Amino acid sequence: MTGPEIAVDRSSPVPLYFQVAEQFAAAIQRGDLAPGDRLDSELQLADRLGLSRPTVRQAIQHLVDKGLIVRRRGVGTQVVRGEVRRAVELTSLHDDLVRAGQRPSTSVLELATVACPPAVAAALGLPPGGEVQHLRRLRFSDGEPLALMENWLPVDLPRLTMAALQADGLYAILRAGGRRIRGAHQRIGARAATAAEAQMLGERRGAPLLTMTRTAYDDQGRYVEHGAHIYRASRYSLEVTVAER
Amino acid sequence: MTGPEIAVDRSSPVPLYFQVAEQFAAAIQRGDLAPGDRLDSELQLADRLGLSRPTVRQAIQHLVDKGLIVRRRGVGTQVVRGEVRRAVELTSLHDDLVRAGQRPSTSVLELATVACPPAVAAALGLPPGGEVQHLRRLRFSDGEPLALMENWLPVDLPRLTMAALQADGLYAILRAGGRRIRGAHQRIGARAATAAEAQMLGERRGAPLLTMTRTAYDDQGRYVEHGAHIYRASRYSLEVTVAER
DNA sequence: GTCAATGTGTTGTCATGACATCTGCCCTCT
DNA sequence: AGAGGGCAGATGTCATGACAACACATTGAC
Repeated sequence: MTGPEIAVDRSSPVPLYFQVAEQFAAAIQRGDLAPGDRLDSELQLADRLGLSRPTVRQAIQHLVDKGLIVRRRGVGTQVVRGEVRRAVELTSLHDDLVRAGQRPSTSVLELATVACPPAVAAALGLPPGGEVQHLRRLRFSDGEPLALMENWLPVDLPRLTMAALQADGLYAILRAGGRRIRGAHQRIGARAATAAEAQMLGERRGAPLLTMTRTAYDDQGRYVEHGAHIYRASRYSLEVTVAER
Repeated sequence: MTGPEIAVDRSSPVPLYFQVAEQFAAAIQRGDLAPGDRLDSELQLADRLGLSRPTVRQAIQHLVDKGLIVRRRGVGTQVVRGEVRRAVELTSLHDDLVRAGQRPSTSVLELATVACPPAVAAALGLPPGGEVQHLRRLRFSDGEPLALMENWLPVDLPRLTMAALQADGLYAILRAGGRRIRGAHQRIGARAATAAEAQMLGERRGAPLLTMTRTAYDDQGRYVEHGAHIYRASRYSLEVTVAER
C-alpha cells in the first residue's frame, strides 16, 4: 500500500505537519482513502515524504483529534468507518451558514454600553459594577429567522459598529480587530419559547428552542465574549466530535 | 516564579507527560495556580523537572486541549481566566451522574435482536437487511426520570444482559467486554415531547427535550454503537469545551 | 523627544536517535 | 490439533539539538 499522493512544499510558510494533515483529510473526504483503509506506517510515511517521524506523527495526531482516523498500537492506522462529519470548531454561526452554502443576514436589535449584569460579570471574570457592551441580534438564513443572539463584551475591546455586525459574524470582526480567540466553554440545553421569542423567531409560543451559552477566551486567557443564544430547534442542530487521546 | 511543586515518578508506568499534565491540572483546580498566572517557560520546566522539552510541551499541549491554559508564542503560558469547567469527554451519562455525586438507576424497557432499520444501518456502516441488538432504557437520577435512551449495536458485539445494563452504563459494559471506544460523532438538537415520551419522563406533552444522537467508533475505526437519546431539558444540559489547534 | 533598530526570551517547528510496549502471525513443541 | 514461544512490525514514549517566528523591552540614532 502506498496511499494517496502527498507532496509537501518546504518553501511554504504553512507548517509541514499541517500540509500533510490537510492532504490526508482531503483524500479521506474525496474517497481516495476509503473507510477502513490502512495508512502507511509512520516510518514509511516519513521516508516517502522526506519528513521526520515526529512531524508525521504530529500530522496524524491532528487527524485523530478531528475524528477522521484511529490508531492502534502494534497494529496501524485506519480511516474511521462510515461517513465523516465536520466537528463544531471555533466558528461563529455566521461562518457555519456561509460554509453550508446558505446566505445569512443579520438584524441588529440593540447595540449599547450598559451596566454589567452580575451573571455576565461572573462569566467574563470582570469586577462587578462595571460596564459592558451589550448586543442583541436576530440571525436569518435565506430570509428565515434562525436564531436570537445576545452577547456581552468588555468595553476595552474594539467598539462594534452596526455596519460591521450586519455584514459579518461577531468572531470575524473580533479577529479582524486583532483579537485572537483561542477557545470557549459552552453549555447546551433546551427550553420552551416565550411569547416574545416565538414572535421574533416565527415559532409558536412554547416551541422547543436549542439554547447555547458560550464564553470565549483569547490568547491571553482573558474572557472576550459571553453569549446566550437560542436557536429554532426545527431548523438547527449542533455537531460535536469527541476523540480520546 | 517557580510554580507549584511538581514531581515525576520515572518508575511509574504512567507516562511522564501525563503525570505532569495531571499535576498542573490539579494545581489549577486547587487554586495554587490562579487564573491569569504565568507558568514557567518550557525550558525552565524541563530543567526543573529533569525532563526534555518535548515531554514538557506534550504535557502543556494536553492542558491547552482541555481549555485550562493558553499559550502565546513569544510571550508565555497563562492559566485561563475565570472558573474552569469540565469538558464532556467520552463518557456515558451513567458515569457523568456518578461523578456528579448522584445515584443513577436504569430501567430496561427493551432488549432484543431486531431487523436493522435503514437509518441505523447507514449510521453504523452496516449492509442493509441485517440484524442488530436494540435497546431502550429509561434513566433515573435520584429517583427522578431524566432521559430516554434508545441504542442499536451490531450483533457481533458481546451480548448485553439485563442485569449488567441495570447496574452499569453501556460504555462501561462495552469497555469491560474488551471493546475500546475511541471517539464519537454527536448531533445535538431539541424538540417537543410526544405524549408517550412526556408520560415516561414525567413532563407535559410538548415540553422541550434535548436530543442527542451519537455514533461511537472503536479502536479499529468500526462503529460500535448508535444511540438516540432524549433528555428532560429542565434537568439536564451538556457542556462542551472547544480549543483551537 | 520620537522612532527605528537591536536584543532577549518565549513558543513553534523540525530532525535524529533510541528504547518500550503492544499486536498479530508464524513456527515449533507437545 | 492445540498451546505456547518467538519474531517482526507498528505505535507510544522520551531525549537532544537546532533554528524560526514572534512579542516585548531596551537601546540607540536622529
